Amino acid sequence: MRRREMSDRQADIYEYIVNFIKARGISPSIRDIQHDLNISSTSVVSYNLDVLEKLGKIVRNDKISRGISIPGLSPALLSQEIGRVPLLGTITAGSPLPDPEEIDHSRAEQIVVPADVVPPTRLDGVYALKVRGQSMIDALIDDGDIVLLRRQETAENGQMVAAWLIDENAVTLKKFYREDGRIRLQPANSTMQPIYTAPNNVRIQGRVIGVLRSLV
Amino acid sequence: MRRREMSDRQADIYEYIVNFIKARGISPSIRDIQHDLNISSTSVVSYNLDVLEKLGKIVRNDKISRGISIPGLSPALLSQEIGRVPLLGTITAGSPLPDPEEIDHSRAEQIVVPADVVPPTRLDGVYALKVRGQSMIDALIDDGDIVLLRRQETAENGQMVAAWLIDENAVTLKKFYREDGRIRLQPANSTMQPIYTAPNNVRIQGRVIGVLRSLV
DNA sequence: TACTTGACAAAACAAGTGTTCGGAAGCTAT
DNA sequence: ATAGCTTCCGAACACTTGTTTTGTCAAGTA
Repeated sequence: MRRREMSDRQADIYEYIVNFIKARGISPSIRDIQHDLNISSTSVVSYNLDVLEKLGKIVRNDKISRGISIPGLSPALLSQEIGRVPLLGTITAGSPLPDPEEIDHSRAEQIVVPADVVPPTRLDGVYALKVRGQSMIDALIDDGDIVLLRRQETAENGQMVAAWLIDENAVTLKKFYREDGRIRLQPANSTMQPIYTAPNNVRIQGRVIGVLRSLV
Repeated sequence: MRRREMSDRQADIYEYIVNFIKARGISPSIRDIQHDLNISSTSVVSYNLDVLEKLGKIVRNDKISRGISIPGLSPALLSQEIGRVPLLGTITAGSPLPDPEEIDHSRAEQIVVPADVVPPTRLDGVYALKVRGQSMIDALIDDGDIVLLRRQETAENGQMVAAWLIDENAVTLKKFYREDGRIRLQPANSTMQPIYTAPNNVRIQGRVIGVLRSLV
């Protein structure tokens, strides 16, 4: 069986379920799906729901009516006001970021992210880290802040990135600029001085796309 | 018929429904309610659900299975993971904060606040402002950030407050310290210098309890 | 070619689930 | 007490809904 990807029909069904729950607050029945998507038989729906369940996109509650639910995503997520990302660990100046691939996402604590910070539609591949220490203070990020990162290894000029400086053995959050023959890492705080370094001394580990700070 | 108030049994049923939806993401069936609440007949459940609907506490979707839903209360609010506060305007260095009393809260845009930033239980009297300009940069707050404030006119030492400096006609966000005969306003960024001023030149306008930053 | 597999179709089946109805018990006001 | 109302009971009923079975068909594969 093909894994990882949904067929067009499965994607339609998945989208229909999400919209149905969003609009009505309850799950659709198999016959709802069949009728509204013009599918010829309930067995086809059932078949594709099984595939979706194996893909982990939905959960079918055996035997009970309207028992489809979306795992990981609570009803709150469907409101389009928030999303969730895994909190994968801590970021400090002196160590590289953890590899998101190597962490059990399903066991990680989940952080709620308001749509005002990152729209739920753009939350794919995003994870959160708790900041320890004040080494990121020139990026306007304080001890205890939660930063939201999207994994990427390249960056556009001006983007705020998590950069691993190999020689210095340090992670830093700076705005990234590629200048002829060198990299400029510019603090977000304009009163601070930029770092200049060689391109092969820099590994981009992710892009900063949001910050949550609690002072309570 | 008695209106306005639920009987004990109706309150039990209502609570059961809310918890069921919260826990499972789908509505309970009448027989779920009957069984778990030890009610003798489904007709009793149905009867009391009708009463609850007339009281406006629930909505029954005619005929369809597991068709009970809770109006008004969005699924997101049931999750206790988020709260909402009104976005009352903009904060700049050069003008005092708007008076929350004078703003029509009900018409204000609502900002979703994750429980990780401010627990919903502590959200009373809190409002949000959008930051314009970089004058708050020594408080680690950038242009475009959303700050969460709780209205208060006094502060404990060390709290981050929005302070109105009367002579300078400026609002600033600093850590507040009362020292003998004067006020010290300390930037959050330790490389910056504090401001010293007379107590009667300072009006505390609120306490900063959270920051949301979107870099998307 | 023969075999397997994914995807679909049609229909029948079985279980889940809301509704209804006659009757009884308790309560309140006249 | 009588009437009227709310609440409850038990059971039967009918509709809703998930599941299963039996085939078909096309695409890949040894």
